[in-house]
Amino acid sequence: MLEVLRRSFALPEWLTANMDPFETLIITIISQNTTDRNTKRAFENLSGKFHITPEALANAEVEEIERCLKPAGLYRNKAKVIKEVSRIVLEKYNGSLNSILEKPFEESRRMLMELPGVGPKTADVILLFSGGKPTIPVDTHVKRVSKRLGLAPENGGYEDVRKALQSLFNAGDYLDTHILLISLGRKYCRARNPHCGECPLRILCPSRSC
DNA sequence: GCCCAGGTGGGTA
DNA sequence: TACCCACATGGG
Repeated sequence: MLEVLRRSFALPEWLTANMDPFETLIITIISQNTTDRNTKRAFENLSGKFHITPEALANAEVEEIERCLKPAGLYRNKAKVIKEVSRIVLEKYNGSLNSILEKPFEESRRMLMELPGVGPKTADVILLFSGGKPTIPVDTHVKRVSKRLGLAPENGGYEDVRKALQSLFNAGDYLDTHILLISLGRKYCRARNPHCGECPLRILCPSRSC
């Protein structure tokens, strides 16, 4: 199945497993419930105004961060969370997430999820993209596509879907799996989508009516 | 005008 | 534990 998806979608060139953890954290918070385009706009505003470091963002005026984040929506929440999480990383973790990422997987994940604005999805993105840890972040696309394809239980929650997917793919493919399922979901498997019939996995899809 | 987008956290039962 | 809802702008 991954081979079909690899042939159908290009993986982004920036895709590696060693992105800067703090930058990944900030981008992922901005991206919550937001399109890529608006995430990019907001992040460019923010990185144009501040260094993306715990020091700079912890000391920034929250109103300044809010102005940068407006294009992404939910900007008051996100600005408050970014300032607060920056302060915690600075004061509690000496300005770096590396000490968290060096811990064993479960402990590392738990510590990340104790940070404000960091739930399972955001924690898994940081673990996968910046920690090189074996996990598959489950966003709305991944969840929907996995259920449509029968890869995960229909009534499963976040952890059910994540564990089902991880049992089906090799750990070395988790990064590609995450990205390719999102690509698939975005393009073909969503409400009121006219392109469903062109889906490269339509043979596998039980509903065939995305 | 309406619906949804790469979620999280707080509240309620 | 399991849902429900606020948060908010931009694009189809």
